Amino acid sequence: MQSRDLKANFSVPPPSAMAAVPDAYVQGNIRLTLEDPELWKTFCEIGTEMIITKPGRRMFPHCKINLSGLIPCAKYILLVDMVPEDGFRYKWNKEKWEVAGKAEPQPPCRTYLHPESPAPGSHWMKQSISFLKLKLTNNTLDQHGHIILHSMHRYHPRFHIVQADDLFSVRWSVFQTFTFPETSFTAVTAYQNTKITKLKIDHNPFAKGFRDEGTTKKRRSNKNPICPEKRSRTSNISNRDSEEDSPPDFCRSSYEGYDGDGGDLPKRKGADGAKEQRYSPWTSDREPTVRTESPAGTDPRDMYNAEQLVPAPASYQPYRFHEYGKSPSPSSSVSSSGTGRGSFESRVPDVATVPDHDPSKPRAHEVGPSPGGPQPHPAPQDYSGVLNMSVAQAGKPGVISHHIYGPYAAEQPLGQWSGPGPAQYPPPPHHLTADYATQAVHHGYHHGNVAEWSQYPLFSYSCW
DNA sequence: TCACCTTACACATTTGAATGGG
DNA sequence: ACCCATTCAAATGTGTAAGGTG
Repeated sequence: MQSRDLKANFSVPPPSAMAAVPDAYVQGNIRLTLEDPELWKTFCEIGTEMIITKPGRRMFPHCKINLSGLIPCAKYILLVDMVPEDGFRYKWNKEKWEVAGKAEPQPPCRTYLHPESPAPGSHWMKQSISFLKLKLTNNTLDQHGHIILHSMHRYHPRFHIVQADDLFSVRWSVFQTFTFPETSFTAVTAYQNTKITKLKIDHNPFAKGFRDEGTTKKRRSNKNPICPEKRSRTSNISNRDSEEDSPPDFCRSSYEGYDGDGGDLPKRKGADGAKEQRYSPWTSDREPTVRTESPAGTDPRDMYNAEQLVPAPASYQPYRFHEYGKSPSPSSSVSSSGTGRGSFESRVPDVATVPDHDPSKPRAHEVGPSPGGPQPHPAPQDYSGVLNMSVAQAGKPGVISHHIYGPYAAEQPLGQWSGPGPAQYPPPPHHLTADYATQAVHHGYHHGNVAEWSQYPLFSYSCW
């Protein structure tokens, strides 16, 4: 459905995109699918939460994808970054997420570079690609290259495929961006929804020790003789949840409150909101669709909702902005969602390329609270033209050893990321920085509300 | 008082070096 | 000398609980 529409769009990229993308073949044939979509959806239905810690925490589920349609002999670089779902901060209140105000200024935007980058298309296509090592942190001064996020804020990962011969001679003019609705999550320093905790324990091997069947009971009973407060918050709640909330309604129960306080939220709709608010702010509209079936069709892995061709970064930024801007409130989005697609379709015009996307399936970020994203976004940082990358396992055998992430954050005030790293990251002549600098401007140009997204470019730091 | 964050902890998996056999 | 499989300890990844912070 929507995928088709998007595809149509894909074939007719914006002028800017067209101009910047000489190779149509690459643009239109790359296909990226998410692995283990069912697991992601399971979490998504409840409201995925990702722990962020100072030293950095892995994601679970972690991002794992499959690629196809690449030119076997051409080299590509794979990147992942996290983009805000919207411009709000949330709080967990009475078993549901509620908006707690405007989002905090965005932390330094970092992009995770897959350690095997660059590699031939054949390499990327022969097996699934895991971003297991990607870590999230709430430490804005982090010097390990982890992706910095704000707690109690919503994000979703964005995958970028860049055709480049090597890390130092990147041809930034050709790359595509993909996102999956089911991968959106709330960054937290401690789990709020006990259902999520349970899911994590049940599925993450490292948390095996907390499973009921295992030593968990023993351990818990010993350690926690009686902790009414906390216990109630976890065990009790979890029990109650499992008992009271029927699986199919996870989203609703969890986010009912959202609309409730929407009053002070910009662009919140009343009637619609009321009705919609029953759904999760970010999962609401997709709830009926994504939750149980794959948007793209029978194959859940085809759920990638947006394949974007961003030869000119400008194209996708605007798209994003547009995307959110059109669905300012969960209510509105939901309402439309009756179908949930109102917001989605609205952004289509700005999408350079979005093949195989099912329009009928609303996306997490395009619906819910996120919508407001752009406008209400609080004083965004200036990331224009900045790119920061972290190379996982740098130095390992068989792994690119380029240390391209920079310890800039520590030295640089958040709002001063106006350019490539200092001496240590001499920015060789490449198009990236320039493109992004332009991009921001561009967005502003084509989209009145660019403010927020235009300042949240793909790369936050120029590493080379 | 409250919401959120940090830290130490115990338990689990993963990793990689060391070892031994073929 | 090489390859492979096994073992084992260290490193790393988990959620929990308790305390700290504003």
